[in-house]
Amino acid sequence: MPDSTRQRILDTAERLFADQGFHTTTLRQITREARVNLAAVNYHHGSKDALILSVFQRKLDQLNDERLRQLERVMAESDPPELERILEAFVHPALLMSTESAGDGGRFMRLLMRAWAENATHLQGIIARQYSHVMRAFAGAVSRALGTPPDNLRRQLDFLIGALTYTMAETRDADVETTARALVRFGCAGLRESVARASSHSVPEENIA
Amino acid sequence: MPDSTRQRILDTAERLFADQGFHTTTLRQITREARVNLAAVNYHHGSKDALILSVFQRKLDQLNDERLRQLERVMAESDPPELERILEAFVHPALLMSTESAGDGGRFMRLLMRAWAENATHLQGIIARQYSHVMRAFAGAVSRALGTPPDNLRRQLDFLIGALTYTMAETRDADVETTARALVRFGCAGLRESVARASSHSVPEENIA
DNA sequence: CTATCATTCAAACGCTCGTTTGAAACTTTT
DNA sequence: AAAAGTTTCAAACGAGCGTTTGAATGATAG
Repeated sequence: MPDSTRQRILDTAERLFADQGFHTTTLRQITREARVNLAAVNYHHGSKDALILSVFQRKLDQLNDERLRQLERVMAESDPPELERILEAFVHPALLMSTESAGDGGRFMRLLMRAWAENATHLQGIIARQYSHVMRAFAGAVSRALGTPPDNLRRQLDFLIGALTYTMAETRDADVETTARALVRFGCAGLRESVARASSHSVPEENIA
Repeated sequence: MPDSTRQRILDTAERLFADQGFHTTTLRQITREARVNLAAVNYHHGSKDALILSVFQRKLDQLNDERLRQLERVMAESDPPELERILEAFVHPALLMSTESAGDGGRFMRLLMRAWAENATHLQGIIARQYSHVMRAFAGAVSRALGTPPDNLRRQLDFLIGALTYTMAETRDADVETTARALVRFGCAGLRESVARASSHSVPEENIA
């Protein structure tokens, strides 16, 4: 491998960022644990901010790709799609990434949460841009499943994201799968109820285009 | 007032912590905007960490007191209590604190989220201790409302916390009340569904109004 | 008024941070 | 093998941080 230094920095940074936060983690700590020279970070990644961005974007891309991949499969299975499967396609990739490396219970979700909370201005834009793409797809899918315009669903999907991020971040390995199942059920019920209430009352149909 | 310096520091710190995070906000920035001397922080609060703790605990106490107060009122109204009222007692104080000072849309929730994400070790203990008290009360209340043991409800209440914190933190002033109403509905449906699964299997899909 | 205590203030201290530097070590190309 | 390019390294830089200090100022009580 011609570029193991760059990768080792990226991997070590990812772990430390998730465990301690972006700001708290120092380049000296990263380079020490990655067994590379201090200056290697600036040489290979430009700056600490750029490193944060790379670490974060790499993980977020993985998550979103897997989500869309699973969603596509669900949509191909049946039309209209089943709501449970859609939410599973949203939730499962998150816990998959948390459990794929042993002992990583919720670490990735903690990374996401930190990224959101520490509010580095540049990260916020990326999150919004990346997420909006995925959210639109899932809102559309849920819209098909429940037969309601997708605009009404954005808020409820945000509820789902919040619940997922918060609970996954503090759930230990063993409970992850149970929690995910409970979350899907919880979210399905919430979504169905919101639609039921919206359609039983007056139906304000607005053109979306 | 004989101690306006101490209060001004506390108030300014609260605002800046919520907007920028604990670590990013410097004592020089706080003291500059509060129009007090730099050394005043250490004189009146001991250290920056102690200041963070004070700011955080003050707000959290307010939130929890108001929640328990509203819950108590709900429990006194009817037995068994109505689930919607319980969740409102949980959600409304949060948005109340966010809207009591103009332009503070979600600032307090952002503070909570930052506290959770950033200074895990330091504040986590306080959050857990304070929250566990309140959570036990609300789990008990929901347990009474739905007629199910409270142990099954902890997870679902965590979903509610996550959804509340996440969405309130990024919701702007005008939408706060609408979001809160949607969240209560969402959470009620999720809780009822979780209980329904435990007891029976059939799920009526009629409108509930 | 004077002595005592609490508060404010400008200045500095020690430390750690991200970043830069310029030479050494290694690879690749010619 | 020499030259050119890439990567590593120890050392240092400048800036900003939380904190401390000791004198100046204000308030309180004898």
